[in-house]
Amino acid sequence: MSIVKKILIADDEPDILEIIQFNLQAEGYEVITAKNGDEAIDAAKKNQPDLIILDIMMPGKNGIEVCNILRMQPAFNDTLIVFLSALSDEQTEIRGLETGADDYLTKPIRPKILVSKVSALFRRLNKDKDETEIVQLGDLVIDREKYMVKYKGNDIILARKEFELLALLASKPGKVFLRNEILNQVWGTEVIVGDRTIDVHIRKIRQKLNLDCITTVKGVGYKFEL
Amino acid sequence: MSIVKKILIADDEPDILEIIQFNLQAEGYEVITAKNGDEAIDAAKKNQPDLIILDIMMPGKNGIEVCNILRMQPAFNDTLIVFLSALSDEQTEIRGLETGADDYLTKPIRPKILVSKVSALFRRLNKDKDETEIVQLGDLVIDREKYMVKYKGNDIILARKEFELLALLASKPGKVFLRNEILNQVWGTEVIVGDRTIDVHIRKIRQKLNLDCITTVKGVGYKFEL
DNA sequence: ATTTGCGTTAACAATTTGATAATACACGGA
DNA sequence: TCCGTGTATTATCAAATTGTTAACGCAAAT
Repeated sequence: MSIVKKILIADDEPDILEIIQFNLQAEGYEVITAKNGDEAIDAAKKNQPDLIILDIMMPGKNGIEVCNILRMQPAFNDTLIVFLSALSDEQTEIRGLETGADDYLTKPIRPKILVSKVSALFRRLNKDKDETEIVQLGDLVIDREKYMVKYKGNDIILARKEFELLALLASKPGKVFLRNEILNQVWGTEVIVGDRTIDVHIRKIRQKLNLDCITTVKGVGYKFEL
Repeated sequence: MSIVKKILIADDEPDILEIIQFNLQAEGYEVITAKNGDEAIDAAKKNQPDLIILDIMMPGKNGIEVCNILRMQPAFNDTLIVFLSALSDEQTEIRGLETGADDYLTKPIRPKILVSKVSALFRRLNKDKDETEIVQLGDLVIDREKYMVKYKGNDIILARKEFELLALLASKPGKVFLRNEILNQVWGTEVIVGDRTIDVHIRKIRQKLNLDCITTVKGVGYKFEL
């Protein structure tokens, strides 16, 4: 999931669409809109949004149908889906939740509530992702699962040792890692390598990142700082 | 997280407590109750529930305070917290969500809504992949049921292992699958095959798809990316 | 009985990575 | 300033890892 969250809104009322779009964009989200269920499905497949807000009552496919269709595809397993409806009808709400929605909003829209709910949902999603070990530090993203480093949106290819070394240092920004600590964590206790080896890898990281984020502490070790 | 989910309910009104307890137990959840904020904290630490339902208005510590206290502890990072309140006051709701709650329920309690929301929350929390049949990723369609892959509308015939390997990689686009993961998922733990086997299958997939979508991460594994 | 295709492995080529040595540089203290 | 200590840089080579091709055994289909 990128840093800027993508949100798809599907509603047949242009006013509603605009209100929601305005409020979410004001919070820094990227917003895509759709005017009916079929458009929503197309847009979802095309854009892979992080969150989809579906009006239940729409011409053509209604929100619940759209949700069912999307939830059948693994690509949308991790996509948040929220329903939106004028009905405060209990039955509909239940049907929505059982379909696999993550939340439910009733009209009239109260923008602050909407924004709060959206950020609460993302907060939870981010916690799930934390287990998969993603570190984000300013413009730098270190993703252990994807084994990738991004700086200002650009992918940076690091070799294994380089990646592990960077990941270690970045795991506790500011902490000075002694050379011994680094050897144990990255190389293990079995292997024995010379001191210069660390320097060389540090250098390669600095070079590839082209970013002054690893500080040498002479006679002690290295630390990561933005 | 165990299979039977533990839910802690904290409310100072015994009636409410009982209604909720009854309905959740009927759904197969294990329910613990607390009569005030302090009891809730004790019970939470002791039982490590999967979900905590907190009444906001309680004698002693109120629900928001309890939430704050728990959220400060890493042990409760993954615990779902839902607020419960008679207030349909917008401000309170926002405060609750910003505190780190995952949802918000208003009294009067409607048991079916409650149960639905709870299961919706757990559904999201469970990363259990309900492997569905059809995946669409850009121009690539993977149909598990038909054991078929389509690229830009053209059918591509993959052998079983090839298909399963591709399906695995595509199930989490971007994730790097270690060679061991691949062996376990595609070949199982029983069979033992050589290292080159994976390479060869990867190569065949690349060849048949004629699409640069599988990236080698040297010393680590492979990942799928469009 | 023969053909066909799959899964596997062996053998070798190609590539990438990691470690080291040699050398240059920076900095503080005598 | 000159020296000693510790780090940076570069080039080089060995080792690890993967890519590629061909061949073999086997089972299902013909």
